[in-house]
Amino acid sequence: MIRTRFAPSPTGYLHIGGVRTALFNWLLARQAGGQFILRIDDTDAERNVHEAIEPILNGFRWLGLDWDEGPEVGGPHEPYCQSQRSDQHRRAVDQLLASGHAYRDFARPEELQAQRDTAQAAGGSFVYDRAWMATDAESAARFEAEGRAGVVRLKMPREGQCVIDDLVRGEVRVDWAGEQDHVIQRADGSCLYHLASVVDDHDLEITHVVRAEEHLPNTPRQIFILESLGYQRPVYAHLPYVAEPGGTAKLSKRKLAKYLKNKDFADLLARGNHIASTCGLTTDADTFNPVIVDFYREIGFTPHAILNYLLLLGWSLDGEREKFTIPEMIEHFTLGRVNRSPASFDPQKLLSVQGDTFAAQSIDARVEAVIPFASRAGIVDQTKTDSLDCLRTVVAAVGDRLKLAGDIVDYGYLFTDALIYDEVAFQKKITGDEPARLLISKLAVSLGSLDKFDAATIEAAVQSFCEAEQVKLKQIIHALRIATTGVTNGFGMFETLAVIGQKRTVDRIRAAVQRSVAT
RNA sequence: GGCCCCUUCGUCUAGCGGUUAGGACAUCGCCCUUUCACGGCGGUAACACGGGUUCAAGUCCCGUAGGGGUCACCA
Repeated sequence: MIRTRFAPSPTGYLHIGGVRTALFNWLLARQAGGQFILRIDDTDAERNVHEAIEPILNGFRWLGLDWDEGPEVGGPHEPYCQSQRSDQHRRAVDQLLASGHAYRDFARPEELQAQRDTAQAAGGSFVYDRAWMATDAESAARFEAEGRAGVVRLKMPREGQCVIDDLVRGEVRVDWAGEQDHVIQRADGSCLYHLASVVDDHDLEITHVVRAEEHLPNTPRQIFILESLGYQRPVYAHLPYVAEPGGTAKLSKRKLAKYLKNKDFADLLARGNHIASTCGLTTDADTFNPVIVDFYREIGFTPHAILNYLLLLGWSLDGEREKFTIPEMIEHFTLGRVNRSPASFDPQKLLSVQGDTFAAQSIDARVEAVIPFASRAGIVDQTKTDSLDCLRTVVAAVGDRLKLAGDIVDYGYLFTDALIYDEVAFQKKITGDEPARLLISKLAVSLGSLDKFDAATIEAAVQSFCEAEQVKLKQIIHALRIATTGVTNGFGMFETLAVIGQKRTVDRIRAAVQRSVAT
């Protein structure tokens, strides 16, 4: 039975790299009929935890990564917040103290820091001489009399090696001598991460610890703790981190300014901002960031596309196959095929996967996804069925030009008459092209007299108009498109006009012609 | 600086001793076309370097270089 976990600290946001770690854990649990557990690592939290975990849980729900045990769903190992498990942590510390694997220490932080700095300056690694270690109750009392506060430190081995068997890295060996006597409990009795993490993993019966590689250096001390406590080792797998776009450093939420220098990343954010502003979304500067999953939800990405893209970041089945449904991911995923090197986050590939994923969905599914955006952008009235029918027609006609739900905001011209003209194109194709201008003006009259206004009828009418005028379609169609939509590109012209409607088409052509003459 | 990890096209990757080093995204060209997108066809583009081992090395070993992670009374 496999039990995996993802243990975020309550930061208020879900990092895209964290999602990948969670996905791999989730996949592992799901394929083996095991459990995926969510635990909140909030031992150091001073903020409102509920407020800070809610965005994370929302992210998981949106992505469809369900958890078998954890916040809100509960489970047999409650509680699932580290801060509420301090009794267990303290008991473990007492046990370590009793067995001699830990000791009470009275060094002041600044004293140790000074030693560390000296050691580093000398080019060696710091080894605490345990000068303030309390060997008995007497020495402890003496240190306390000096006004020192006692913490509990690990009494790490100083010879031999720690051998870690890692499912993605193989065997990793580390000399114990290089390890520090880490503090596991503060003077006020509260416990630190490594101790808490090991105890909780044990209590929650976690069998596989799958986490990002920045935890690899932490592993020896955690192994020391768990073996001292008599626990069985879990299986370890350290995943490479997700690297920044076009770089090799770890992707970080805080380096947004730097990533903006990457064109693809900047374009992605710009696209998001465009959608957000058109929809009147208030974007939280803290989370409206492509490093954070909220960003993708906000602008209409498809959860499955995020998952599929992340799956491919550091893992491959055979180097050929790239599209996976969730059941297929569950079926095929193995830690053995996870890469060892960091994979850089590529906004273009993400967008490509998103586009493919969205296009593969049914019209109904796409309409459903688009409604909130169209509604907020004021281009459709959710309460009116004819408005929704129209939206459906548009979504069908737009086809794969819609890469993500939020892209619908670019088709506002179909619904609102306040066109935003592409001035350069308007100047060239209408103002600067007198024959075309006269022709579309004349065409407006014929279009206005049609009995029906569907795409086929419009096309026939325009074709015969061209024949009668002895011009080619391409001589007028650009002017026609700009006059009626304001922009130079879109889906089929005749379908576009059909959606816009007869009266509005005629009015828009006249308005554009007038506008060009006036300017 | 110590310790640890990593290194195949620009990016994600396939490759587990013998390949014209494959695929995808991106990019470039052509075709399709009323625009854009899609689609089709084709092109450019990679084994970090140096030593070994071997008949044979992207694949194994050892170095070097480069990149990265981590060194808290954070998680």
